[in-house]
Amino acid sequence: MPKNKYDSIYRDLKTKIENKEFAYQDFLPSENTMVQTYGCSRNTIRRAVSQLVSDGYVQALQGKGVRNIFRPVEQASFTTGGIESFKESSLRNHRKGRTKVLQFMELTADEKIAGRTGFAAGAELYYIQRLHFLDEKPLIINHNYFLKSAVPGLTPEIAENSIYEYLENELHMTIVNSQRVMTVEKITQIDEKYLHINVNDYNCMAVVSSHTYNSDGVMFEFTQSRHRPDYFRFQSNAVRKSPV
Amino acid sequence: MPKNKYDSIYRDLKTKIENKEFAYQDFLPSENTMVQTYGCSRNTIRRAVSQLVSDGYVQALQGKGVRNIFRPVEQASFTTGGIESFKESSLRNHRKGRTKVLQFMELTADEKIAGRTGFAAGAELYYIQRLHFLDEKPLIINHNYFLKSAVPGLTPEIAENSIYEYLENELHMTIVNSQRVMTVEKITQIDEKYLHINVNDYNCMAVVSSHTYNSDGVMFEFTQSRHRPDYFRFQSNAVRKSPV
DNA sequence: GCCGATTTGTCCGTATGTATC
DNA sequence: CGATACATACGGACAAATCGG
Repeated sequence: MPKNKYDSIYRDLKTKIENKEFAYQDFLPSENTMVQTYGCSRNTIRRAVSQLVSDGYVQALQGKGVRNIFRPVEQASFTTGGIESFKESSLRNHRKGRTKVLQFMELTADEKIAGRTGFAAGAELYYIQRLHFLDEKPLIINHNYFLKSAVPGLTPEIAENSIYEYLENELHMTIVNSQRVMTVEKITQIDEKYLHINVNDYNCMAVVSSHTYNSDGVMFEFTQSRHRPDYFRFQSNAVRKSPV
Repeated sequence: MPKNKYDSIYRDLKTKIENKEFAYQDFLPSENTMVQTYGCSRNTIRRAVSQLVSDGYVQALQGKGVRNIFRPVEQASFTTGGIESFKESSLRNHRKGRTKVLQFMELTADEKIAGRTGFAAGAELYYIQRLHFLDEKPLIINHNYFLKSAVPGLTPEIAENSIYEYLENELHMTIVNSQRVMTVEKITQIDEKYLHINVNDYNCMAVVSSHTYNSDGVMFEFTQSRHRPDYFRFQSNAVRKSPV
């Protein structure tokens, strides 16, 4: 649902590009003509276009125009730049997702956990271990730590469906941003067991660690997401800035 | 060198945050007061702040303010969101970088290379294999393919120093954007040999594949960057958008 | 090489909407 | 309810880059 003007223009241009209404390497209509066609101000056009730039769909060139450089993606990407739950990712890729809760417990952060997660020592936490299947194939093991004071009332049932759905729809929490680090780490016995990986094939995992904040400024979640290496794929677009 | 107003304000706020002039969880001055202190329009302030938001330094909350959630980074990150050469990364992290050219050859793309790199079959290319050391430790092997027509006159000497320096300063090319895919792949004998990795420790590599465009809209570079898994680290910040 | 038209980039001021307190 | 804060949108001005004549 495009709530805003710039967002609806952005989506319109995006689908037009995806549907090849602009040829590869062609220029989009100039800002001034788009002002006419969309009936809005130039700023609004510019905002929509700048989103396409950061998506890597187009390049904006001063004095020339906005060039379409979109190439249809070769493959569905499971991990993307945004914040989304496993359930949302599955839906976006039109795949069947399922989640199995391996562990669900409450614990108090000791020094070791505090150091690893970023929560204060002594904080009351939920610790949840979940296995995510895509089309019945086990792909990801998640180790979630949730701050109990910010996320009360979690249950294994909720964890099996969607924790984010619970946070947003039941607790009315607003999730704002998530700081992530991607690394490659050695496989553990847990990974091996649940993801059915042969160590002779792969003895590492793709690991995404994230600290997530809500609108109260509370870092309410630390998650370590361990992905089967042969199914992990992360896409991004980068823009060149003049070196500092 | 801050050329623009919004950029200089952005940098000023950023260093102030990094130097803890705003406490963690504190709100920055409101937009209207910053309009006074910086002597500019509200739009310019908003532009600077929105950069801080996408950096994950602050969260902007309607009706409340802009909250500082910056935590000093635990560790230097080698791979970041932007486009930068190995030489630039080394400098930014205050480390000593060195590059050794393992292979330098010209070739014509056959179907297999075309499929892998995205260049057209028959295209004339440079193929360069380079080993990157950080503080004399071999960390990365790069396989570069450059389009000869867009990047004429490459030499092993240039490849040993910095190809991007040559492109930008000598050829006056403008590098615009780069589309990247991160994956985990099995180690090869080349990796093993040059990076001194014991397969019993790690039999995978972190691989970053990138297609890079210049301001002519030409995809002039395909690079596969293979990183030692134990030294690879990629940071990013994500913002929650309402699920579609 | 210069000039003028076109196009994107920066910046300003203002008005209105919406969320918070 | 009112004051304050950020969000969206408009219109205008000038700068900077590109391109054709």
